[in-house]
Amino acid sequence: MKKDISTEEKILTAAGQIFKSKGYAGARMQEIADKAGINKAMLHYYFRSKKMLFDKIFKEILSSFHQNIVKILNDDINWEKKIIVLTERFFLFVSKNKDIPIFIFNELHKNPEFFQKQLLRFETIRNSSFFKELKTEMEKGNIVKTDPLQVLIHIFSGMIFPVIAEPIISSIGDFNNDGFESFMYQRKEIIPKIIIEYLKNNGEK
Amino acid sequence: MKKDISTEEKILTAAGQIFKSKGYAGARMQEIADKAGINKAMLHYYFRSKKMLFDKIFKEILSSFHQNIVKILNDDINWEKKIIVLTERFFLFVSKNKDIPIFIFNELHKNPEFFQKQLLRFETIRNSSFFKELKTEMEKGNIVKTDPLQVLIHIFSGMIFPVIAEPIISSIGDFNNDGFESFMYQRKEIIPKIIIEYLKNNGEK
DNA sequence: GTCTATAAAGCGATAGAC
DNA sequence: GTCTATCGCTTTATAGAC
Repeated sequence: MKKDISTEEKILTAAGQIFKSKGYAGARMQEIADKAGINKAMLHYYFRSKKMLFDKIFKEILSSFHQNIVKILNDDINWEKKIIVLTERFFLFVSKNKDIPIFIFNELHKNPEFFQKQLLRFETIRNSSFFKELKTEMEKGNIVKTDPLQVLIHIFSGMIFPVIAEPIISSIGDFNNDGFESFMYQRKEIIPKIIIEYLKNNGEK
Repeated sequence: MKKDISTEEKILTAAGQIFKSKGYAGARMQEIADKAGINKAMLHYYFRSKKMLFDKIFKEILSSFHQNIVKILNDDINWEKKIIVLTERFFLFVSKNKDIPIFIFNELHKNPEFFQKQLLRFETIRNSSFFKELKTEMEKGNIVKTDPLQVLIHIFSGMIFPVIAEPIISSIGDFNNDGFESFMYQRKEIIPKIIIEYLKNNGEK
């Protein structure tokens, strides 16, 4: 139990920033040390190697990302409200963590074996109350029959993708910073509306 | 005009594969040379430096990506059919080029200045017949009033995001390769349906 | 144009003093 | 725990023979 910000914490904070902006391959131990206000030797003293330092950070980020999702999916509210809340949470998350999604997906893409090591229990998502409730409603014929995972990915993609593609979207839209912000704010309203409207439309099936 | 596959082409092909799978920072000139079946010195003879080789490839990939989009957006078919065709094309594109989206977005994220150098004319997207037709329909009150760019991003995100997030989606869904393929095939049908349904719903506004 | 050999710099990691 | 100095390997890039 240390009172001040410990060296270990300073390293983790600095390394997190560098890894997120440069990726594993592009990050430099020297740069992390500089940002943490210490020297390279300390990085190895605390974490042995670049790889082990990265693994620790990546695991933390992925795990907290995962836990956030599971928590919301199990909230005790009905599916319709949950879609709205889920979108809202993702909006807040990506607004504050613009570089986390691309970081996670990129590192997983370039280093698939990272994934197995994380031992994330993704069946917790499949078994969430959100998935169960959607399935029940589908069986009752109250909403369109579809894979609940498709619904979840509609929300994910709708809110996460734009942050990944921000440079291109801002170019197409000729946005400044505020322009993109308001673009995202609009999406936060549109996405749940579209999905709920689709699910409720029973005229076709 | 050379008849056989020139050394330059062999280098570009090999470098494209390596850069797409490892990224700029993670790619090694030695690995590119090996894959091209030549030695490192030739890489520098033809392209001077790693950076210049990368720039050439990145520019080509981004430009062809851009041109494909513009072409479809200006196809002479009505907006509704165009949404379906656009989704279909993206489906085919990402099926064959799973690593291109993450590559583009990641490199743009880590090196924003690349973007300015490309001098891509994105107003060609804003000025496409697709955007114009959507605006006309909105003014006529035939479809819901929204930013046409939002509509385009619905399609982009709906079809491109899942490929970027494949490892996570496959984990959640407990998919093997075929499982993910069929997940994408479903999306190809769902996405345009959802969007068109939403746009046609005039009951609310 | 293509190769081998090597320079030159970068970088992760360690030794050892304090 | 923290520092400086340095090792040893990797990697980009070049020189020069053919």
